[in-house]
Amino acid sequence: MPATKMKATIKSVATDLFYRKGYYATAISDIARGSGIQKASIYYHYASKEDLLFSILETTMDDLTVYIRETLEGVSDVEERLRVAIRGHVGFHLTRQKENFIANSELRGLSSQNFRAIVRMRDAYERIFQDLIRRGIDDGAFAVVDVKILSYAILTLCTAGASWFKPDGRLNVDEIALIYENFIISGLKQAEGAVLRPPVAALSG
Amino acid sequence: MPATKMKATIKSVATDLFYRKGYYATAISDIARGSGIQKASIYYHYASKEDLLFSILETTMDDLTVYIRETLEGVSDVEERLRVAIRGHVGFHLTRQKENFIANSELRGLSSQNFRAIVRMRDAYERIFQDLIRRGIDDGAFAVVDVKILSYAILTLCTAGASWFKPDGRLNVDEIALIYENFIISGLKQAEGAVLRPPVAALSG
DNA sequence: GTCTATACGATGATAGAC
DNA sequence: GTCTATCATCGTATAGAC
Repeated sequence: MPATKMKATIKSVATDLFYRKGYYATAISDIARGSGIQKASIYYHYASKEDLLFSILETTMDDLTVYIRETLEGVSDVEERLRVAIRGHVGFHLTRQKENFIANSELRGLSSQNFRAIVRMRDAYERIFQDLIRRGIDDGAFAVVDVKILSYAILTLCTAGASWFKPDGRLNVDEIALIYENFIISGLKQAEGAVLRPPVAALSG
Repeated sequence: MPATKMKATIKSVATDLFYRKGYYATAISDIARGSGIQKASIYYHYASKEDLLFSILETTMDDLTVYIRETLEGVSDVEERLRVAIRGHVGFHLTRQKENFIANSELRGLSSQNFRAIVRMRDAYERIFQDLIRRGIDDGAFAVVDVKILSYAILTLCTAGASWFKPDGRLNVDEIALIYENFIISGLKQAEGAVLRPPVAALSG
């Protein structure tokens, strides 16, 4: 088999196993078995197990960022831009569920240098959403909200779908995206103003 | 040292290490070192590493459920009940950050029986929020939304705080809770209605 | 209750033949 | 490119002394 094809097979098998069993619980021998080769042969294609994980995460983040930028092209209305971005984010995460689940749960498997590289990409991606929200606030489309906190909240909420979504479940990707979209846009318009109130009760621990 | 005290020390050290390094990356010897004993001595207090993880998760879920139920006592208005529950959820998660982070990232470390036990507790907890939302819809306080999807979204969004919150950061627990609370309640009232639109573009992968 | 010593298995990775 | 064989290490857990 040509190197490029086997390399892709290994990556695909690893993605599936990392998703189903987790990075640490997956042994190189498992990936080899799934790929139909011996474990030593894996190292001809990838330098290490971590290298394989990094490759998956890097590709995912790259594709996600490119996809969202494409999605936004030609859309000018501030609110519609955020709606489009949410749709894109949800669509990408639910369609490429395994990779995205890994990207959100297995960063721990990376050494500090690789970790920083992925976090840098993630930060840049988050900034796209933060800019969209800020623009919406400046234009008066949204209420004056905390951009950082709510951008994390919004992305997390949409991403979470990747952990429970089932392609043949009750709702399809578009339906789920629409539910999120309306919830988020309404939340950002803040029909409900802030309410002053006493602090929560003290907690042990 | 009396058994109960050392047992608590071990649990506390393990919580800290599982939070900082992850369950798989933490060795029994690490926990022993942090507790000031030899690794073999750990097994006098806990049957296995998984037993220790399970103990942390069980206590956390128990305390969380009890806390939320207490928080809701005596509150009758539907909207205020959900607001109170959100405040409680956020407060608990940001105050007992480490345990909650583990509870949301290390379920993989459990064998199927223990896994099911924790998931059962989590499901029961989620049902509290689902009932609150459903009540709000029935009473006309909230729009007719998808309860399951949005309950997951709401809990995930609030829980996420446990992964980035810093006690001495820009905002304190109450401020963050209020931001979430207003965002969520506004989202559930849905000033913005559903918008029909074409499906998202096809995705590769 | 805690210690030392050790059994035992698994895993990531390498060496070198084909 | 893939194989067989093997290394080196580490981690959980147990045995038995104190």
